[in-house]
Amino acid sequence: MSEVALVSPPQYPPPETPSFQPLYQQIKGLLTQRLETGEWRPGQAIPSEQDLAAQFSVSQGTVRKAIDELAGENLVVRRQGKGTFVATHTETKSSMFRFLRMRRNDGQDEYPASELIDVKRSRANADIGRSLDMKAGDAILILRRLLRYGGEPTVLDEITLPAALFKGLTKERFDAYEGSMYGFFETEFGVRMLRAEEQIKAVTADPVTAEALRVGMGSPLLCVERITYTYADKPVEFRRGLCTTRSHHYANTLS
Amino acid sequence: MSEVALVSPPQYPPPETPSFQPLYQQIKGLLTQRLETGEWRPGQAIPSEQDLAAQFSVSQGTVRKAIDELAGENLVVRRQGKGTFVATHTETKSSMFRFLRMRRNDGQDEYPASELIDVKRSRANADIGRSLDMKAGDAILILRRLLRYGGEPTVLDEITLPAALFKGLTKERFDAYEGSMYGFFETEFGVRMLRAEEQIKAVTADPVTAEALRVGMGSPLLCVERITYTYADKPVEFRRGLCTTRSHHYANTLS
DNA sequence: CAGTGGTCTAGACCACATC
DNA sequence: ATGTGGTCTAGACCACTGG
Repeated sequence: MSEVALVSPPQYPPPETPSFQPLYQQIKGLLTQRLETGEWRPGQAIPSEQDLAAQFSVSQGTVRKAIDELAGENLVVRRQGKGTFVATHTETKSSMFRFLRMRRNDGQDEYPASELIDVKRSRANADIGRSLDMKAGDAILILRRLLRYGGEPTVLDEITLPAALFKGLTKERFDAYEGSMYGFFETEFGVRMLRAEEQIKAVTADPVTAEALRVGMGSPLLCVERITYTYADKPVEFRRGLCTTRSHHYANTLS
Repeated sequence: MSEVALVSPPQYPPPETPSFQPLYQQIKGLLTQRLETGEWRPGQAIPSEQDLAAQFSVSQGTVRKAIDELAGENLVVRRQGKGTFVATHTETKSSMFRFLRMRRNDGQDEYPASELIDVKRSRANADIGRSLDMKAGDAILILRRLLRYGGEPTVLDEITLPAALFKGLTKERFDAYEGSMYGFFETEFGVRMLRAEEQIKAVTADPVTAEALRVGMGSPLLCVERITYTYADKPVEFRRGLCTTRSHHYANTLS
């Protein structure tokens, strides 16, 4: 089963391939495909390296290298002695910090409380269309959310989603869910957030935001715009966060 | 030569090691040590994998894995067919973006012009001492610098360095150097910047900064504080940049 | 051409988790 | 005891670079 024609199964790479691609890259592509189609679901174990090697008729080392890259891209998680598992947003709390960069100024870790304010339906304008790879006029959802750190309102998010991918999303359904927002998206709608690009600017607080974050009007805020991508670099979320840096900051590591 | 006692040279890992460390990690440590001591200088080729394997009496695959990690940490650069080279800040212009996150809003790449305003000598206060792992009262250098993008003044940096590591740094000497600031530090003082932690806040422009960046007083600015580390996670630079986001932004990728 | 890093194999054994 | 990922070896051949 799972017969897939590799470029040249038991042999080394093909003799005269126009565009040469290493075997392990091909394997990686096939594995990614299975992840994408949901053949293996988040949190589940994928077959062992030995199994996969047999399926693809390659050595274990080749499968290993493919999985190494997937693990490096956070698509799967290796656990010695147990197996390799499809990554998920619903696991450890500590993995939340992967997409959450606001930290306390004193360096302490702190998990914010999330309050969904409302969910609105609307239609994409040209800008949103460009960001989310949709046509202007396509249906979208707009979520507004407040993050509180130790009770202090700190981040006001406006989250724009393509309605087609999140049918049936309501405030009630979100409130009933336990866990992070990306966990919610993953388990309820099968949309897995894999990577994001952020652009940060400094702005001044407008009256509405100032009140929500309890800062003076005109106070300086971080404006963090994020586009989040799922498989095949498909954009599926546009988010604009306004953040007060009264007692928190945006943390980043350059390496 | 280069006889180093590995935990158990030709054999597999030691039988009953209290704290087990893979062979390739030990190799990696030895290689890092040579990089740190300057035995191999930036831009130079290190010995081939075969050579190193022979030196350490391990297989090429083990050396390879060690070097893979060093390459992943940007300590070293592999070039197929040529060799493996000690990483340097003086090479390609494109590698500059590794430590430079301000981008144009339209997405175009643009290299800023750097103007060193002045160099002052001073003594560390308690805060700086903590950041740079020095005692309060130790000698420091403070550089002020302006970055212009397409002529527009955009970033005003204040850079604090331990004077002991940068003896003889003057404005004249910097102005005479062609290339990036980290290239200057590397070639002139042998200090290699490897990793940095940044904290970003939103602030309002004070009069002096407002004039330098040609923005209105009280305009919102990004305040980017950076601590930069060299080998062994030793902090060697503290930097505070004030950035206008009039036509640029701070770019970041989450993955 | 020779030398370098890059890929692949086959097989061995270790460390960890589970039953 | 078994099965998983993790490490290590030895050897082969490919792809790229430069003389």
